[in-house]
Amino acid sequence: MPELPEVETVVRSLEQHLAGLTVTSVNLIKPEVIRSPKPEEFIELLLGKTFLKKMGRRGKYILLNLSENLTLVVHLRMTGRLIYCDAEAPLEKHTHVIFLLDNGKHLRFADVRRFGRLQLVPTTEVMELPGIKELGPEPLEPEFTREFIKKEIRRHRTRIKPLLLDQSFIAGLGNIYADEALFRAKVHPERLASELTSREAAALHKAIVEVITEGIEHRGTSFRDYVDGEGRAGSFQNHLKVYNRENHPCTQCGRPISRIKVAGRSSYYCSACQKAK
DNA sequence: ATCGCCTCCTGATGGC
DNA sequence: TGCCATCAGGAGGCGA
Repeated sequence: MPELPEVETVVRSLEQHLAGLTVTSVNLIKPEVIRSPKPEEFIELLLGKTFLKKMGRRGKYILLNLSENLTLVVHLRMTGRLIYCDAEAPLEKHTHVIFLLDNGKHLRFADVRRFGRLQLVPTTEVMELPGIKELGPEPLEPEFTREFIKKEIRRHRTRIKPLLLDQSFIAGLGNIYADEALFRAKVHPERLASELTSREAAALHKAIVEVITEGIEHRGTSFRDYVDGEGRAGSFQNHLKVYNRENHPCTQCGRPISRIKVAGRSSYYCSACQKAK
């Protein structure tokens, strides 16, 4: 499931291919995946536009910048894929949009579960979009400090796991990296956010930065559907310490990893290393 | 503010 | 072998 490291990897892999290419036609197989504007206008606006050198990302949103102040905003949600490939490449099932480029190649959007969305907006308005303007700090930007965590965590009466998944608190974490960060910080997912000690908050800050950084270095976690902008799998799934490891031995203490539901989400943790208190 | 619950959707899995 | 229920989880919406 694409979280920050997966989305960042997609952006980086697409960036190097798309820069300078012009959209020559758009095939909207499933117009429902376009959030805005209307399908006809979406196509009309894109035709003849050129991808810029610099792409972007905010939280889990992919920002593909084009000429004439346009940005194609893509959210992959659970199973979305954005892939640059040969026009002759076999069409994978659930391909919903095909962009033909002026070098003869394709940019394709595919999504088994059809939760993902594409949106074409003026570049100057991207940061004001609903869903983007509410986002909390980027974990790898200077604004995400130890002090931020310490201070903000106390304002919330919820448990720490759902808070980490709240995109308006921190942008980009999903179920996998949230569990991995909590394990590294030795914090139980059901601990009340406001009751973490200063030391624990600092450890959590460090753990989030580390796990996100390592996730990017390994080009993401290919647990089920995720591949990058060229259809290649990542390798961070080989380095997960708790996620999807129920009953497997903890890498720290050897006891079996537990799995519980927290706010409706599977949460994997080590009951010995991460005490409930 | 925070909760649970629901919806979107398909494929994988497990019980019988 | 098939049939059905359950689960996966990102985000947004609902009412409590």
